[in-house]
Amino acid sequence: MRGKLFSIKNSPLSEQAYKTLLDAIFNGSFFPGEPLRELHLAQELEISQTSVREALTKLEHVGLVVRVPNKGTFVTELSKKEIEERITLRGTLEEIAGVEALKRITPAALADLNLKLGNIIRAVSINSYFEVAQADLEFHRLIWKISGNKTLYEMLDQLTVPLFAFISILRRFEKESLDGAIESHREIIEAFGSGVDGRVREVIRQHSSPIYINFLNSETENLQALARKTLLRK
Amino acid sequence: MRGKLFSIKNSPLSEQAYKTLLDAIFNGSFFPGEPLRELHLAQELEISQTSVREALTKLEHVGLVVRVPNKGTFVTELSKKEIEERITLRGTLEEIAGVEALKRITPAALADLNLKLGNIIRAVSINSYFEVAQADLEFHRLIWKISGNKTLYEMLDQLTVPLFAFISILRRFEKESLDGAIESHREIIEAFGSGVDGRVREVIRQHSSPIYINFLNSETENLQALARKTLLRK
DNA sequence: AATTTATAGATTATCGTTAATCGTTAATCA
DNA sequence: TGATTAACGATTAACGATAATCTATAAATT
Repeated sequence: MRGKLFSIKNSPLSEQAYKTLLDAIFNGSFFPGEPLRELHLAQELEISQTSVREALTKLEHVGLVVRVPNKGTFVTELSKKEIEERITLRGTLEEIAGVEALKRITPAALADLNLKLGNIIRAVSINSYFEVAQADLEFHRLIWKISGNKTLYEMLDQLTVPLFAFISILRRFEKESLDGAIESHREIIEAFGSGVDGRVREVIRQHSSPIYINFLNSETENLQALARKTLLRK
Repeated sequence: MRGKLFSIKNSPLSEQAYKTLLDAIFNGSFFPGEPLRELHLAQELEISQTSVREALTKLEHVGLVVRVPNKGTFVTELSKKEIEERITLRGTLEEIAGVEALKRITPAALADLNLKLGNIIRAVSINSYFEVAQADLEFHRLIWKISGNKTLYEMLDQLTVPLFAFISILRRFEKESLDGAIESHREIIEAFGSGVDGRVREVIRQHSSPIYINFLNSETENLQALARKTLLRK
């Protein structure tokens, strides 16, 4: 049996809607706190309310929106406290995943990681905040997958996806250079290459926090407020 | 404004259906691996397919069922490996939650924990596997809540709920005595009362694993298989 | 004037029906 | 006969329309 020649498979409409909305949130088309109206989106996407609804519940599942019964669904607005919680917890789980991945790492897996790094480099070169965030996420997902721990993968995914959406928006607002993303991921690959447990732990632990430091040190309580301030500055 | 005298609020049908199905899974009315047909359940519960669907996605969200596009939704069937993963991860997160909870514990919170223990004792006294599992879960949820870490709460909830459903079924099959549940939770309260960080860590770490040991040491690969074996034994 | 009650508009929740999909079995044909 | 295609039954996916709910504003009541 050969693989599919080209993907004819149409995924469910709700799935397509889900991906569309996810992208929109990542690239900042919708803003944290902004309401997503079912009927309106249905009209926009030319599908039924039902399918939009299902897409929204999927987004809720990965933590990108919050659904309030009889009120509506809103793009998740992480508070400073929640971001701190997620960063800390992510650090703990990433370290565990890293250690487990190290036990199972193969030359082929290392090569795959380098491919993912290539994607990050490519995204940085075109200066696309959105694509960097996506490539970054895919890089880490690969590590989680290599760890062979399905539960860990799911937890990390849920914990991290909203953080990445957040980073993506934050970086753009701050007009932050994307170059750093390349080196910090190269370090991770080198740590895996070294085969030293302690090195992997250290590098991964240090990996995520820097990006948020400016925000966490600021007075700003959430992204919504940051956006307001930034827009006023102009 | 006073609180509602008695709950007149009708929650959404999907929510009611969700709770009904959750209970059914916990008390073993549906078996791991068993398919849940939307139209059939709709008829059974006298609501529309749409509402059942939404309830099923909620169940998927807490990990109690698996939905396969165009195929159906099935009660989650945890493999031995997944159970091990969840137990390990739960241990790690429970320890973190315990330590954070200890920092914030108050006499009132301790009293609340004792109330929850009371519920466990009551459930044990009537020998209800289902209610013990529920009370047990509520006990731990309170600790997570005391920790003040919303992210941690959500992760633990998602990780643990399917485990509790699993325990409940497992205990009944093995006709295991429920008495142990009382003492092991009393220990946790005592640890919090002592105020000693190390004691809390130790007690919580040790807390969850014993229940599963028989199963994990057995040759049985999943609950479905265990059920088959147990039924044959009769 | 302050508080309660009506009302209207917008939005989600639910329904019943129809369409698409999957797996299985029957039919066809080389 | 063996393999491919067609048809069927069961089930999920999607739709359009209606009902229930919430919010904000206006009217009424004290």
